Amino acid sequence: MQITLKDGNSISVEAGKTLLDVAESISGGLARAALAARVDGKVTDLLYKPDADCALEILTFDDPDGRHALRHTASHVMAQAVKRLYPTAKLAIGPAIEDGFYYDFDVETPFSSPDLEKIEAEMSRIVKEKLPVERFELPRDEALDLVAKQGEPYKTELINDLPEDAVISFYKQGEFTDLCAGPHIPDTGRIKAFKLLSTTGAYWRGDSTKKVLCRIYGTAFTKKDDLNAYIEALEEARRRDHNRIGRELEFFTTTDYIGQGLPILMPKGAKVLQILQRFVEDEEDRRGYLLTKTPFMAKRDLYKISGHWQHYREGMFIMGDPDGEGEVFALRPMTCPFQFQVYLSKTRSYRDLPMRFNETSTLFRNEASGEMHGLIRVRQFTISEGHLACLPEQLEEEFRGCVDLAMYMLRACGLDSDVSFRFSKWDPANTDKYIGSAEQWDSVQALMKQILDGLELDYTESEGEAAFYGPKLDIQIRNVFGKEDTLITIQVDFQLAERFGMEYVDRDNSKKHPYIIHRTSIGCYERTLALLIEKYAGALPLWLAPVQAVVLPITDRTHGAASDLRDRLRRLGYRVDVDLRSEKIGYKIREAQNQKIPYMLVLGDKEAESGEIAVRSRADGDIGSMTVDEFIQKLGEQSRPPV
RNA sequence: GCUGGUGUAGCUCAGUUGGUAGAGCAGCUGAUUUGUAAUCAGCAGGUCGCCGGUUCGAGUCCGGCCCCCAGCUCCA
Repeated sequence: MQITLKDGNSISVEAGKTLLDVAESISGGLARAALAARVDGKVTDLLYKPDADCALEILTFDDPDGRHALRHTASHVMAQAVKRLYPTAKLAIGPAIEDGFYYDFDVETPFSSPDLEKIEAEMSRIVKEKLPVERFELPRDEALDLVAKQGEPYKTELINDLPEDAVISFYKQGEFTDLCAGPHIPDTGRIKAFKLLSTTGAYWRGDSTKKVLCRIYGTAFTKKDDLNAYIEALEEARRRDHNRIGRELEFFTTTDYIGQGLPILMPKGAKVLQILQRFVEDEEDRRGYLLTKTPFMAKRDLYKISGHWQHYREGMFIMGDPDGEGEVFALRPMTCPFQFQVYLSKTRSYRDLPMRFNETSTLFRNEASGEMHGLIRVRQFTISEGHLACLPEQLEEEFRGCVDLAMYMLRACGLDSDVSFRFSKWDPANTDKYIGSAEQWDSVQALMKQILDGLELDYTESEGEAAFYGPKLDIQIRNVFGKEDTLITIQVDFQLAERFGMEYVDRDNSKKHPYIIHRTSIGCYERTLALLIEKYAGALPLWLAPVQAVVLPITDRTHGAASDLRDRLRRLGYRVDVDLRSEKIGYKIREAQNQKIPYMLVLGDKEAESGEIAVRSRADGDIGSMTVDEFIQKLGEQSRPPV
């Protein structure tokens, strides 16, 4: 038969040869580096024997699917090692993930780090054994027999959940056989560099009502150097962690007495938030938004109308017995029902629309205790909140305007190339979580999809991520550890206007409900600050830096001139400090540099005489002397956001 | 909320088999007047996360709670 290769050439192959044999016939080097193959676009094992003409691509570690196969096999090797060392461990699932793999085990006592060392050592033995990884398929009843004989109840459950017509495949390496769809690499010897990274609990099937299993995370590479580079990158990420440098640089702190998820913003962090908030509010002003300031709490009656009482009660801080008589208040988890009251305060005409309300809004959400993380996930936060009421024919343009504003903010912060877009839809299988009918959801989601496609955004779709009242466009970003969070969200709401009785009088004198867009422009300020700190490793761009320059007198003879310079720059609106301590200039520079202050202005006798200052930048070191006016011009050029 | 890890000076961390707590940095005082990433000396600093238990005696052992970290679940 004829096999067409990636380069367009084709070779003829006898029946019964494996893809690995084909790779060998192309080149020995390719065969040694090969991990998996793509046959007619479908990823396959190298031990697969083609039986018809096909297009073939041999996959190495450079291909994501090749990496995936290597790490998937590494997870099987880990499971095999665990079964050798702990025969009573029950196997759950063990996939490859973005940077590695994991396997979930049901064990009496969870694994600890000495266990991981033992498992790693056993894995090394399995790799040395160079066991071939062979695939076979079984009919459903035989497959169930096999896993029953193995004593693997989780595998039984997995098989029972497979669709009627599913092919049930197993992979066998030495004494170890695992239910698995594959693909896998041809033998365990190809796992040249691997490491087990951590152990943690994880729910069976991701369901918090089900049993907690013990998950071991690891990663695998084909070269030791690549593994070392990966571990080095992990350490570098830890050095950028906002939760670490945000505290070191005194942006924020926490205390045991205040409570979880309630960070204290220190002068520097508070300053950055103030700069961001002013920037956002000013820009929204220019875009026709109407600023509101609404209460932080309300009676439960308000939340009953909005649906929060029924759908979000767990997440709210409630004052008093929620089911008791009399007045019960709750802190607001969202601004919507409050800002709606502004709309409702008088009769609105179609001529009034669109109306765009914004608010720098503090919200309170009672997150579960294990979910807090630095400034990224907290219980009280401030969001660049906004709600737009518009006519159906205005929806697309207003939505577009919200996306444009969000992108403007991301560009200003330098985060625009770090985000991805997610169209978050409801889960039709879990209607309890949402309000409204399937027809309503289908129609508004179709409408939103049309708008998104019109915007030519590169987005993914995700079921079950919608708000309880409508679908969302989420702008997602990853933190320094790779964990994804929503930075900005823009939501189309077709239901709350009706619930709240929000109406406008149309041209024909009839009353209609407007569409509502819920949106943020820069997201939640605390989270945005956290991501900025991580993005810039604490060295925020000049326009955001809490201290933009520090004046460093060399001796106390220039203390007066240094203080005068600081005052002059401050009067111009720049954030400038002076370091009057009796320390050597090298010491003062070291400290300013560690504080990531953009400019250090060295002022000694020489400068006092010449009227210039010696300027040092945190990025480029000593950049020479200049007059104060020249420096002011330099500051001016850099002190606006890049939009 | 769940699983695991952790908690000792402002910060980073030592602290042996249970015998009464230590370093570096930061701070304070003094000296030094310094030219582009750490000047020297001295001083002070602790309810060993909190509460309870075992013990003649607990930072160390046991129990409960709290906080912090990673992951799961959840979410801006």
